[in-house]
Amino acid sequence: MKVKLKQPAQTRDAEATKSRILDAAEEEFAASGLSGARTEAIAAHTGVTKAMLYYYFASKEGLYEAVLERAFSEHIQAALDPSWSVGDPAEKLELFIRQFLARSAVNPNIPAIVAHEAMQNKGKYYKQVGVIAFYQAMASILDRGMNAGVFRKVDPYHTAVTIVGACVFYFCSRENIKHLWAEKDILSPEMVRTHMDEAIQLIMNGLKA
Amino acid sequence: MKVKLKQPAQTRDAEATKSRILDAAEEEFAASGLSGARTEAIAAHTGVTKAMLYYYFASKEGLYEAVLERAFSEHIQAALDPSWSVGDPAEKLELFIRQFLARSAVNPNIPAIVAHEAMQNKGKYYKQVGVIAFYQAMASILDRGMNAGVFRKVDPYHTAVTIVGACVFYFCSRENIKHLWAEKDILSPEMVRTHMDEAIQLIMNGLKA
DNA sequence: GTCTATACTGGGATAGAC
DNA sequence: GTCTATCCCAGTATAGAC
Repeated sequence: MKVKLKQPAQTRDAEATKSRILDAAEEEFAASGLSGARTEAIAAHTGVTKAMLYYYFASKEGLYEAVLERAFSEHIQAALDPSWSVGDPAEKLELFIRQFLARSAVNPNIPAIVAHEAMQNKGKYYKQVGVIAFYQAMASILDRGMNAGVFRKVDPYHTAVTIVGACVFYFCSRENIKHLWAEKDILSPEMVRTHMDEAIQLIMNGLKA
Repeated sequence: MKVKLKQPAQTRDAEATKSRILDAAEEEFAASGLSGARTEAIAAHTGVTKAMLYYYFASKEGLYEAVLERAFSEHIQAALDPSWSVGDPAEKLELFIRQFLARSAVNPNIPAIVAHEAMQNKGKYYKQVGVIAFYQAMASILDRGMNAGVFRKVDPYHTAVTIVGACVFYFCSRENIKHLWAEKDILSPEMVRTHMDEAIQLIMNGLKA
């Protein structure tokens, strides 16, 4: 029989909808973490109903994992680039950090999600996505620099963690520290550039042999 | 008439109970922030009923504010000490940072609460407690150091924020980064000492003129 | 001051129409 | 693929006994 063959053919684009849901979810998870996030808010901000979230991602956790995977992929890709293990260590480290800062500035939701993941979920979902590779890449550049004599003697992993903190704290705590600059917007290009320059100078200067 | 005059006189110590509630609440708010925290969990961990929480603190928000006030008071006291504005700037800055790190190590819940406060509540409650004084104290030591020629030219507020990030990120993200040290406990005395030393060296070296 | 019991609400998840 | 309607649990808050 197949009587009903009506083709809707309007704005029914599955991939586009999924992507918009992920955008809204990323924002919400960055603000509240997994347990604090409200599916209602994600749906409303996307312009779809809650039912759609479950249609595409099965559960709140499923949506969360999808957000994490998408958010971290760029950082992980960058860390896995084999070119970090060749060339001048100081130059490479500065580039590594500068690119990391640039990505963080473009999407400050990512450091926030990472922070929530640590504090709320004790790194449960974080471990699955191979973010440890990021620290390993940095630590190995530090190792090369020490062997080459351009960096002073440091503990590579501790220093890598400290460097990441120096970079991302500005973005994560922006709503607390915004009162330090009454007139300026923390995420404005000038302010971000200042943060990047100050952070990189402190770090690179601090590592000098 | 006043028939019932029986005196309970057992373990009814209001101040002690309040203090124990604050301890449990601090832990819970550090893990989940204001909205994510469960009053049930706080009550259970304290060993009292939920009703007691409302008896002493009127509301979840009231309890949260009490926790914030108690948690920040030490940091603020330290920042307001007038002695920071005299003496060798490099020496004083190192002491300032070292004491800050020591307090953060003793109670890593505080940086976690601050982070949640920024990301979840956009600094709403944070502003009320005068934590800006903390950054001002640090920035003014940096200023003195630049004028004295012992520090290179930096933006004092940006640098203060970067320094705080370098110090606290280790504690806030400890559940994420613990996989970098399979054998060691992040909060063990040796590990904390290493973090403190590495962070301070990076910062002080990074500021040298 | 401390408890038990419960009213009330918000939000995760699902069923089923279209 | 998208919607409406609803179920139901978890969680805040309160009433009232002792």
